[in-house]
Amino acid sequence: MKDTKISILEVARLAGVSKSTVSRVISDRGGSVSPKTLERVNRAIEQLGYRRNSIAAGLRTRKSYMVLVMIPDVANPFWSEIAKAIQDQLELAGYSVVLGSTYWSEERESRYYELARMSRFDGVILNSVTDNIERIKNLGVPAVLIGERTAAQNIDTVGTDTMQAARVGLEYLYSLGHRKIALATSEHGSERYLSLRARAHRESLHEKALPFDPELVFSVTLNEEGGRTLVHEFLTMHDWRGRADGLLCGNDILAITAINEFRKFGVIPGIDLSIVGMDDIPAASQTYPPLTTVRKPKERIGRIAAELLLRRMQGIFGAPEKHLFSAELIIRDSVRDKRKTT
Amino acid sequence: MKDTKISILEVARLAGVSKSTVSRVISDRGGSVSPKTLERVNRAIEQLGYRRNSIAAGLRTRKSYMVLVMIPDVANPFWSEIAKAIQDQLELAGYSVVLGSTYWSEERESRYYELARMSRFDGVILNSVTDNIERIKNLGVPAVLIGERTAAQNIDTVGTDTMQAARVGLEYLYSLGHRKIALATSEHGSERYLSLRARAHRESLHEKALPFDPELVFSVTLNEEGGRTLVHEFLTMHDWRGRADGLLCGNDILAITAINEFRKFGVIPGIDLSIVGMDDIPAASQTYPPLTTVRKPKERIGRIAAELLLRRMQGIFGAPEKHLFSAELIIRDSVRDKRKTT
DNA sequence: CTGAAAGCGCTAACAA
DNA sequence: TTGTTAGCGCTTTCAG
Repeated sequence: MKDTKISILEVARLAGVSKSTVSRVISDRGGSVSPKTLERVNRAIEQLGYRRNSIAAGLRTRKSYMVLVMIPDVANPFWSEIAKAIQDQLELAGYSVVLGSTYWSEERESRYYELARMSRFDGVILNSVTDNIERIKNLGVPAVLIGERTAAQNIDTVGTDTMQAARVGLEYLYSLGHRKIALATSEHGSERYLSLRARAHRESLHEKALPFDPELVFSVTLNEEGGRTLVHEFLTMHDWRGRADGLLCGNDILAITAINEFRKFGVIPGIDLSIVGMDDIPAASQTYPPLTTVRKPKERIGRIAAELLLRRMQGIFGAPEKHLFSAELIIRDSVRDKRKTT
Repeated sequence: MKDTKISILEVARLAGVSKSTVSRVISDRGGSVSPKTLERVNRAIEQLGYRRNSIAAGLRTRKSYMVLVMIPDVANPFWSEIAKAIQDQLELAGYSVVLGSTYWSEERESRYYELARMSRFDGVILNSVTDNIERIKNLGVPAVLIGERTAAQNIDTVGTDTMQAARVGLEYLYSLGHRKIALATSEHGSERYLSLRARAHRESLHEKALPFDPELVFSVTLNEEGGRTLVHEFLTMHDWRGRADGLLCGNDILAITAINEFRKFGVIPGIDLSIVGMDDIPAASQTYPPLTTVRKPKERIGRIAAELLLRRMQGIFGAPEKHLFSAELIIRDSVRDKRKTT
């Protein structure tokens, strides 16, 4: 019962029918076959231990029933939850999903773009740090972008309203009396993307007629390493205690790492410095103190992205869709109420 | 410059050469082509925006340069770190790796097994909860198993010595004076696998001539939900304070969740109950108190698995290899020294 | 160095 | 209901 290349030809021969007939029985698209032949063919298949080579089939049908989800970091629950939602939805429709994790590396992104371009996948859902719209269009298969790219005019996108999300956090800090609010966000991504959080920050300060201190904007990668860098830079900043009272982090990984890291240096989060995260991953409620953050609807983002892709893969085209969800403040304990006298 | 199916035929025509010649230039396997023709072909490719369809190529060459890594949970750093190490190694050799996360679901596993069986991948590295060796052998491509499966006689495996790992934790608890040690481990996986931790537990008790309390063995899924279930069951156990003084968890996710969960119910980890984890994921050092755990060499496991697969994919066969690494105790603060009088 | 022809394993018309 | 005949897009002998 070794797997020496048995193709439908062998099966056909053994069953005494033609290749087409075998094809009809193995491809579920219901070609009519008499019960008798069906029986014979199935027996032959069994006997030979035949396996359908769907890659060859795909060459004709141009379908692989496989979609690629390319995200920056599977280890970050924010992304893995989205991926899970996508997977749940797509599997329901008979697709298999595989993940490509780029770890914020452009080189890896290119690799996955290449992979996707080779028509191996029926569709792709991605978030790439390089804002290369051309590349996405060049994939040759339906693609849905996760996130918010103002540059991506002609591409389906689903994500969170970053400006709104940032403002929610900022407003909250302000409302509790913070006036010197720092921002930590990604150096990756398009300038446009970066500027969404940065812009919200600046606008927010402007509205409140607060001064803008450029040194209070930290540019770091949105992972643990970035969090450590952030804390290091923050604490080596001259007179930071006099200069900052709040910190909005670009994502929860950053915020959580920062909380733990600050504490190591004797800075008490939520007392000495208020911290607000973004995403609301499970670990956010387990920090000490628990992290106040801005929740993004991860499950929903994933589900909608999957549904959208599904429609595109079914050939339903039309104007590019833009789904932008708003984020919700989750109040926990990492922000101090500065209006109260201690 | 639309992507209307341009194949080598179009390119060949435009360049005024044959398909074969085009094939020679696009497949890097150095078929000799004169500089002049090369130039012409390349120009044609450029002009037409031609993209090589490697899926079609793979149909002939039987190579896809793509490998599947199938693991139970990408969101668990233990697995994502292994996956990352695999990816790093394999990409160096020109392969692309995609991830399949089964979330401990047998149905999903089947799905990925199917996918892999269709000869889309040149190889697969996996850890499956269903201990189906036949299935792995039936993949038709080289496969490396992550973990330890005594049943997997004929399959390459690389993993940690689970018995040894469990014993390290157990011994440590014992050495600090614990005598009523509970165990929380997976209900998934083969009986054999499950029993590795359980067996270590039992043997350990036996050696020490300690009584074995079957109610002190908790069977839960190795994720956060399992952690919550564990704590619930633990605390509803009759007279738990009199019955247990230590708890060894099957992985860190379980242990970390348990730490946080116990605290919610007023049980102080490291004081009221000692907890030891397994894996040593980054979050383990960030809990309160920091988790004492048994470190598994994740990067090494991934790297070795990748190297092994690589050799197999290069056609270097031979006796199945078994790599079993030992684990190392990482002492932090979740275990109380019961020998000291408080 | 280059081209013609024959597939890789399957599916899709079109006849029969 | 079934078989025949062409391909899908590429690689691979084998001649030239």
